[in-house]
Amino acid sequence: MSDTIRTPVQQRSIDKKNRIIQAGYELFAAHGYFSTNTAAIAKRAGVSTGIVYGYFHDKKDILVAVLDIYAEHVFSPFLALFDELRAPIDLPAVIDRVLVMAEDAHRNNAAIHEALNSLTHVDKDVCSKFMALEAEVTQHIVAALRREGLQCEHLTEKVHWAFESVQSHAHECVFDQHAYIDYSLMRSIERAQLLKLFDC
Amino acid sequence: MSDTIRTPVQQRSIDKKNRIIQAGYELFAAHGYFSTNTAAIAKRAGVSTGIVYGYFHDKKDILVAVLDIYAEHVFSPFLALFDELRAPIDLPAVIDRVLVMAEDAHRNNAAIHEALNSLTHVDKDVCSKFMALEAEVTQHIVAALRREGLQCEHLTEKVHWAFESVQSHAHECVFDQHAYIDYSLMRSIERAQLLKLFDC
Amino acid sequence: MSDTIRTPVQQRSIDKKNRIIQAGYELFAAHGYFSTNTAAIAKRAGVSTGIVYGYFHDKKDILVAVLDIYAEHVFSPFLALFDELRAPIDLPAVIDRVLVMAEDAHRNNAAIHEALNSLTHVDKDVCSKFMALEAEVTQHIVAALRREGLQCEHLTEKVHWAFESVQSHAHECVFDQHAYIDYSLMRSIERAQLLKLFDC
Amino acid sequence: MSDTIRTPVQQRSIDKKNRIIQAGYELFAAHGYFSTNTAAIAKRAGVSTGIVYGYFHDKKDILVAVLDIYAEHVFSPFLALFDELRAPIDLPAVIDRVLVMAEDAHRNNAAIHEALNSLTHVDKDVCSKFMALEAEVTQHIVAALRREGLQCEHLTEKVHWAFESVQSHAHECVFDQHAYIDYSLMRSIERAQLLKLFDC
DNA sequence: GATGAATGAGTATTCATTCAT
DNA sequence: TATGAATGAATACTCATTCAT
Repeated sequence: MSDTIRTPVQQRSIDKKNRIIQAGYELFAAHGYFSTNTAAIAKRAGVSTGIVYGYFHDKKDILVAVLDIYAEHVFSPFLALFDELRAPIDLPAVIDRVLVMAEDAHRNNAAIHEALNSLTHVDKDVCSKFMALEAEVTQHIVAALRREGLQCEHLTEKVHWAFESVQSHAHECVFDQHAYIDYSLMRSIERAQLLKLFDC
Repeated sequence: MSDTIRTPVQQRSIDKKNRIIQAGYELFAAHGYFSTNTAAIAKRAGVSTGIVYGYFHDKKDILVAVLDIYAEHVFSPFLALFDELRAPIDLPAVIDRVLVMAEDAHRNNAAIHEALNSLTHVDKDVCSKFMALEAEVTQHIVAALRREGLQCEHLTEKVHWAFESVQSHAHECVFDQHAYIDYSLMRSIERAQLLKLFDC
Repeated sequence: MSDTIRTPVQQRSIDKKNRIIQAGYELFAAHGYFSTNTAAIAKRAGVSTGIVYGYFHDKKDILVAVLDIYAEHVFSPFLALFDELRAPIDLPAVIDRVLVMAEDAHRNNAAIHEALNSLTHVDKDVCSKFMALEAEVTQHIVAALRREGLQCEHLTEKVHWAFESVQSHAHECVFDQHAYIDYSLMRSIERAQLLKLFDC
Repeated sequence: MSDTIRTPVQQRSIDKKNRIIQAGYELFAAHGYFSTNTAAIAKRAGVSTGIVYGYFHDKKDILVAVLDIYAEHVFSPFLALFDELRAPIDLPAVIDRVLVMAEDAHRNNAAIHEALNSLTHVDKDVCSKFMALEAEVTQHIVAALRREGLQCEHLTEKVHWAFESVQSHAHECVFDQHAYIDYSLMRSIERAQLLKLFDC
């Protein structure tokens, strides 16, 4: 089956493969994985249905590629932020940056996030990829904080908790928009909670 | 289309409808909405494929009914807990109860939660139902706390934040199980954060 | 359509065409005509998919070329045998030679024989090619026997019958291998029957 | 439940299944297995494409059913003939009957025979079914001949050889029709050879 | 000539929904 | 009401053939 999957080296092919991934990204985000068909992906990418299978093993393989892009978009800014972190750590500033970045990431990627996350329980590959991403980010951040001399008990668990909290909060702010909630207050609460958490 | 949908009044019919919902519940939880077909639901419910359309408008209508059940299972224990709450409020005890209940609820309903949640972005009905549930729970809890005399600024936002945090935490504990995380530590962190939040 | 089909004259091109035919031969034998695709043939031949259509009109054209090779492999040894035949004819010896050759031919070519034979009823070209081959062999043998003075009534029909019988027998011995059959006995029976046939 | 209501429904279904098999039979015979698509089978059977998969697991499953019908058509007359055989055996008469029956069977079933036989080397199920049929017929005939007192060395091998010979001969007479062959002579030759074989 | 990426019609199979009984 | 056979549109994937380079 996968004998003929091309790993494109020419720019034209790389572009084409990327257009397919981008098309998949947009359509999965808009309608979900199951409600998007390969013909629609091909059409939006401006390629024939056949060539999709020249670049991808099957439909799920497109999903995995989309997932990689998604991970790049969403997580790499955080990794970069912590790579550049230098002691002395200005915790309130870092938290503010993180919260803004998280909301931005969600705003730009929330739809695809849900589309992908929904497959976590249906597909093992997607599940383990998501788990691996969470692990990578948590451990990357923990390492950066330690490197810059943060002394804090249970740092891994705290970072992990913070990470989940930030994600959940960003999702809520971007998405849910309950009328009875004052979202600027919500943001202060989140900020305060994170500060308390790392007040080691 | 839905002209002929019955609202069953006889016990036999009510049972049959409930068996269909239950079958949908189990199968959606196990394989997701899109990977479950109506024939399988009918079979598991012990009814014919045709009669499913006597009780439900279409497949999504079963989903909506499942969602109602889910809400009942997951949220009503919380509502009951806060209905029975009496001053003076023993906050640490309440938080402990809530955390245990949340994890239990997730353990028993996590699969269906994900299956349903994944449709939030695909289906408007599911989305608004989820929103309405969150609103109901938050406001119910806020009312209970106020009734019993809790003085706390921004109570609605705090409860909402807490609710999201508890959900996210429970999901994490039940589902993700990263090897590098000590989950009993995670639980203490969650508890501590909630205590700090309501230390008004 | 076939305007651009090349009849290669350069050695390199002849080699390339032959490699394609050989690849077709092997793959048709292994998986049958319909389960072999042109990309696989090209790959095995070590050429590009496109150039296949420089040497062959279409996929079936490869089949026809394979058929020619097959005929060469299977029938020419018999033709050679009878070309070299000289009076006085040692019938038992000839029959023994023929049976051994037929089984060898089948052993080496049985798969392709079946693959090709199966197309007899689907494709007119294949059908008539097979018919022509049978005719050629029968008439060649008849001519050789007559030339060397064999006096025998209905020689053409007898040779034709013998030819079919030998083919069918060889196929059986090579292929079917029923557990309840003693194949060395089968060979004696075949030999005896042929001897009786030509005991003119 | 109530047999009187269900029985006609079942009959209707049996008819429908048979129509699908018959359609498969005709189309496989006309165009071969690979050149026949399921839509065409459904159309010829006068049913929808979907219901085909209500009666058959997949396309190959239709083939297997067709094979069963074919076996019934082709082989059962021979089995019946030998079941009714009574001593003293009139060998020439039996051989004449067999030859006529074989040609009839081929005339009526030759196309499907080839279509099926061609899959022998592509599909294991078809292969073993064909082998089993040959075994059954050979052993059935051997048993009948022994039962009626035929004394003959190597009877199994002889019957098997005869069976192959008759098949091959019938195929030739019905199908190949070479201009240079006098087919009534061919028939006499076949008859004579069989008589010599069983002249024990 | 040669390449191999690209095409797009074609195929087996599924499944929400309907309907004759 | 209830059945489950029947429908047919929809879908993922293939492959003979073409064509830009």
